[in-house]
Amino acid sequence: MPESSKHELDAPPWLRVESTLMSAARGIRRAYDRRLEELGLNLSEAILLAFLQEASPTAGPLMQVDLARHMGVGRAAMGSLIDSLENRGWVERHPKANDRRVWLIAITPSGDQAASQITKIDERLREELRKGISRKERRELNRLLNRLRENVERVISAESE
Amino acid sequence: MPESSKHELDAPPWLRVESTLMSAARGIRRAYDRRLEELGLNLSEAILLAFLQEASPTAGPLMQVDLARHMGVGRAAMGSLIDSLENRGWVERHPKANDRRVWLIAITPSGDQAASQITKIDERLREELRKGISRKERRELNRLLNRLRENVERVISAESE
DNA sequence: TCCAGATAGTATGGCGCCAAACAATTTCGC
DNA sequence: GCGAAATTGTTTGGCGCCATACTATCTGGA
Repeated sequence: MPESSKHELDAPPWLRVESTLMSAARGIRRAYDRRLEELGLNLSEAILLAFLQEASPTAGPLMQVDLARHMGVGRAAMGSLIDSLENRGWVERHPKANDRRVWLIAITPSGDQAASQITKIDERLREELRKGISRKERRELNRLLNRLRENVERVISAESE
Repeated sequence: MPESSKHELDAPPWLRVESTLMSAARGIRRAYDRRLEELGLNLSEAILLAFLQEASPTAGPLMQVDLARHMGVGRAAMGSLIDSLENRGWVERHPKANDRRVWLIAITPSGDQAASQITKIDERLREELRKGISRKERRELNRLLNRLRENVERVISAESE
């Protein structure tokens, strides 16, 4: 086997997987940010609002720290994401009855409407992004990414002790 | 994460795959940045140096724009990555014979040494990150991410016309 | 009861990356 | 040949996110 194609069939070294992942992440953010520009949103804000629309009916309003954990961002970043959505009137901060430290984040009717527009934009874009990727592969991708995320989480929390 | 197992059998909507991917990317960067801190490097610089070590023997010195394309970053970002490696004496900019616009980037002996240390750090960390992910799955993950990256690339370049 | 520690959210400073504008140089059409 | 267009690399301004430190509040043990 020629040296050049040897790596093609091989399992790639991890650093190469991570390199590809970082690159894909940057590209996805750029692509979504452009499409979402008409709504005045970036990808993180859109993901958050879509999640709130999806989760609110069953889970009710959530604390900022829960949302941060769900999205894998810090509390400070989540705070400014919510600031931004709140300024547009798409979410509201409600005080919690027995704990004056926390805010409960609730999606508003106009936020719900915006989330539906996000879904439409997402549908159009993802149609182009999933070319050559089957439903089964998408599921597999999601599964592996989640496992990777769990491992990362474990490494990071083990390190900060 | 009890609520994600509910969707495990389902093919997740794309926005959720992307959300997971962005989160994994943030976590990976954080984990690597901490481990690489002892070398004074961040993940992007490490990936670039490792790539130069791997590619230089066969491809020779490369132009900045080629490196940028390979890593999926802009030309400006690549410029500052190279500045940083050059300041540490790990790469050198050489003029190209027939084109005075470009720099050819070559790894130095001490850069090669640093790249080997990067590889060691990567080996230790990836051992923890690949828990529960088989060799075959790793290859599959890399394949799907590459396809995703190609699709992203196509979308973005089609849009800027 | 009371105080030490934990926890939610905010403010601040820094870093990585992008987009756009720019300068230098090459390339291509006429 | 010559000028317009394209290409390489840099500069600048802005944004997203992190880490840290801080405030306010809750909780649990002596």
